[in-house]
Amino acid sequence: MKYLKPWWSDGGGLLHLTILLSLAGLRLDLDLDLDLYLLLPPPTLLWDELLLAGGPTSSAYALSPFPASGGWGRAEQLHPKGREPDPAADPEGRLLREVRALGVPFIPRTRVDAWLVHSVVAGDADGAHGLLGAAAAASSAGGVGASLEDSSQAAPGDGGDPRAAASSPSAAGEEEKAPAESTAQVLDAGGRANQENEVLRERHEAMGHNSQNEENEQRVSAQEKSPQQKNEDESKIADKPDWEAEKTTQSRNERSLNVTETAFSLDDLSQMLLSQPENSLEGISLGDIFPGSINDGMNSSTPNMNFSQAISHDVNLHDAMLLCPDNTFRREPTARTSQPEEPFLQSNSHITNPEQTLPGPHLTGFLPLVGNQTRNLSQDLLHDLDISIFDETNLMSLAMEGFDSMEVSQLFEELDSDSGLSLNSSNNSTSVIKYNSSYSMCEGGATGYSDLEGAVGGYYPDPSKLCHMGRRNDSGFHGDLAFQHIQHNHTYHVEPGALDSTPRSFSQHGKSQKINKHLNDTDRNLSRDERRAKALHIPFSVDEIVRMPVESFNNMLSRHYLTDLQVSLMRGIRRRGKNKVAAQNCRKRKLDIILNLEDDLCNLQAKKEILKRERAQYNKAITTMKQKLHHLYHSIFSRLRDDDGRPVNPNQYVLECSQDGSVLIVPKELVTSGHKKENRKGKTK
DNA sequence: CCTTTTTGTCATGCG
DNA sequence: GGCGCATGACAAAAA
Repeated sequence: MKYLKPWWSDGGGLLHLTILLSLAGLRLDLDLDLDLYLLLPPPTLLWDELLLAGGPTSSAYALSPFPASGGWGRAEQLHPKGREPDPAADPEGRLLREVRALGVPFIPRTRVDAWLVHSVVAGDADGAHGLLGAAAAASSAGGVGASLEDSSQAAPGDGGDPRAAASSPSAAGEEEKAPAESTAQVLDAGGRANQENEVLRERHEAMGHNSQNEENEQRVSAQEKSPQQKNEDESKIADKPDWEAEKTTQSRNERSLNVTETAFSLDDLSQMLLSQPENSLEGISLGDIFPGSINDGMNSSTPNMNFSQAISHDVNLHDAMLLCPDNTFRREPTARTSQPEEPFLQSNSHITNPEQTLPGPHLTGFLPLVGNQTRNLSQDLLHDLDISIFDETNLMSLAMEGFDSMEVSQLFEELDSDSGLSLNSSNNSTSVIKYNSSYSMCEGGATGYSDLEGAVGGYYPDPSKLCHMGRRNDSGFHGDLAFQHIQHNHTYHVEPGALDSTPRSFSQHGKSQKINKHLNDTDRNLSRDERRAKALHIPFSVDEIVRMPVESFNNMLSRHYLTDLQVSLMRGIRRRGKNKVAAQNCRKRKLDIILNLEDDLCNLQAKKEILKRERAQYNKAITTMKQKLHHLYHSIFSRLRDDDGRPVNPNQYVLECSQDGSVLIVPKELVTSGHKKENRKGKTK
């Protein structure tokens, strides 16, 4: 049995832990961990399972400080399922007996400690209900694997009022008498990892039964809902925005677990704490808080482990400090208020809802991975993380320039599909950085995307934006994967086929949907250049850039301090805008020309028809004239007589008009011979 | 799903 | 040589 060293005696311990938790993806506000750290798993588990198994997996320990997600109520999750002490069966307080048996003093430091100790040692459901215990009572009654929420319903009326246990049989005096300093010796780091792994593996096998039962319970509760209800719920989720759908999924899971929310608000807790007498401090063992992990693991593995050493090894304070503030302390206020739950949801809810992230089961869930599997997994994860980090570095280099990461990523997608940057990768790596970033990553500079339009410089990042972006995006895929793997294998034993509808696939779909929705809602009406300009924070509208005279444009470029990327983009916008207008004009002109040609064609065709009609009229007139001439000719010959008074044959004579107007009757022979002679003369000439 | 039309963009040439 | 413009060609989006 190990006890947490009273870290208040080690000034750096808490800081180390906080940093580690941040590195591991946990969210633990400093003002809360003063009260919470006693509930944390032992150091070996912290390191081996939080870090070796990959950061995101440790989110099983997530203690959400956000009221909306349960606030202090999340501390309940620290109670491993199936391993809760049974106050009913152990009215005298097994915890206290263990404490006594070990002879290790434990001095609760805070009122929470006192209350916890008091409640647990009191051994009744009421007292143990608060932060830790309701699950214990219910799980003991309803079998293994019940969560606190399960128990809350199983044992309704457990008010969780710590005052109910105020008169518990207190052996705290003995505990308080023991010197706190001796606890540090218990946590000496023995370093016998192999032995520890063996024990952990055995413990996991023992926990398999409990996990299986828990899964069955979940299935039963899920089946209790009518299909119609399920469909309605699912349709509601589908209709809602992704983040709302995630919440719905979360709440649905809670309902499926017959959850009755017993989470404490911070105010409730403080009131409860204030109601606790200071002198009711009693001992509490972490083994009761984490019976599945601490008892076994500590007893067998590292009885001499120094806790502060264990949690601080391989952790660079500088790196950690550079990392964690972005996630925890430099958050954008608006983002924090608008999306208070999102970080937690993003990092955890894709795999399971916060109520399911009980540390106990996850602790046990990690167990088979401790050892070679864990190391392989962690190596794979680290490898993936490194790859993602490089991608993220490129994005970050632009984000460091003050550009919104989401927008920049979209810009990259639009600018060059060959840029090698995808939103998926950025999302992954962003969250990865959140958990594993190092200072050098932030110093990466503008590498890559050199084919974009120039180098980057000038703007300075708003870290909150960067972090906000990281939180906005989904949690790291690697981490989710690892987390899911562990969880499914060791906690819920979910069938692989059932994972399709699990939050991971949902998160991946939701990721693209989220991006599309983001584009659809905000930027759909914007052109690509407008989105680019918006992403790069160019202080001019595209219309201005395109329309202003070249002198004004050049003056504007020289007057304003713009980065090369911005200038290049503006020139491109102007060029494309001009060309766009020119192309439109060109097409208009082309269309006008075609229309004009068509009009000309119609006109010409009309003229042609008119000419045809005229020609026909003229031909008709000519024919009439010929007929009249023929009639006149015969009329004249009918009246002519020769010297003998005989009629003149029109076949032998012709009428010939002379130049002086006289008409002569000439024999045809003379006319034909005369024409031949004239023709000969004309040819000879 | 295929075809056609529209639109944006690039490359090129000209003034 | 830089700039604006015109235009063919191409690809993607839209109808």
